[in-house]
Amino acid sequence: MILIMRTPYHPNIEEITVEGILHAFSDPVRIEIYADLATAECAKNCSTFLTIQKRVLPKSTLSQHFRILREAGLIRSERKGVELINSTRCELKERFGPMILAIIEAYAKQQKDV
Amino acid sequence: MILIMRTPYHPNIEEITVEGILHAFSDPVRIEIYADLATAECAKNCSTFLTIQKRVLPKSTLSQHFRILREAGLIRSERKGVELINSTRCELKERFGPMILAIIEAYAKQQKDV
DNA sequence: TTCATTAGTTCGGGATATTAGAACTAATGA
DNA sequence: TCATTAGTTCTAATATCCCGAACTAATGAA
Repeated sequence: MILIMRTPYHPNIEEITVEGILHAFSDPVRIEIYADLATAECAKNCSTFLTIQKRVLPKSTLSQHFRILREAGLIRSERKGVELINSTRCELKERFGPMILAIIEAYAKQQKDV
Repeated sequence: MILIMRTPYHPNIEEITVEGILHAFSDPVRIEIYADLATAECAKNCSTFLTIQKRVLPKSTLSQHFRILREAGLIRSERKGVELINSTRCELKERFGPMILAIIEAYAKQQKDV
């Protein structure tokens, strides 16, 4: 059996939808990853998030989470050597900035309360 | 075979989560219903939404959509005779107001552009 | 007091999505 | 060349979504 590894797909800005973004954010692991990337000083590879919210994730699962964030248009993933370097897509700011900010803020507040 | 119809379940405010809300909003039908209820003068029954976005929904499907909105804590459904009267839960304003507003706004803008 | 009507729910199945282990790719560096 | 590392793909099990059919529960008319 031969596997082919395609280069990660990134949608154009016009293809990005509110529903798509909300679906991507409907999983706490994915909000967490996005919030971390959004506030981080620099881009991060996937393995940074193998342990998230005190839970160890299988890397196949983590890979899917990154794919969903990427295909929703929320993050950009660039291969750098053997790693994938992920960052938030700042082109989103114009169309979705306020919504994304409000979501991250509400989630952060919730996590503090818990 | 006997079906039992339970009275609709509404979570307490403390039980409501950001992820839950975002999952509920990850379907355009549900955003549409919520946005309509939020801007409406008065509460509305479910059947009001049998045709939504130029598409006719089976009522079993619509019933599920309402259940998901309700269990996410976004709406309140009260039986009035044979109908279910639905309205948004304004207790949410304090904790989730800005987020919900930003989502509805982003979605409205998207629909205008299309 | 039936009985038809109306509004919505539940059930059940097929389709679709999510999860995670195992096997893999692709890049690197010794 | 080959081991290592980072991530992907495959696959099968599980969960979730969708919708037609059968149902409940309330009402109002005969």
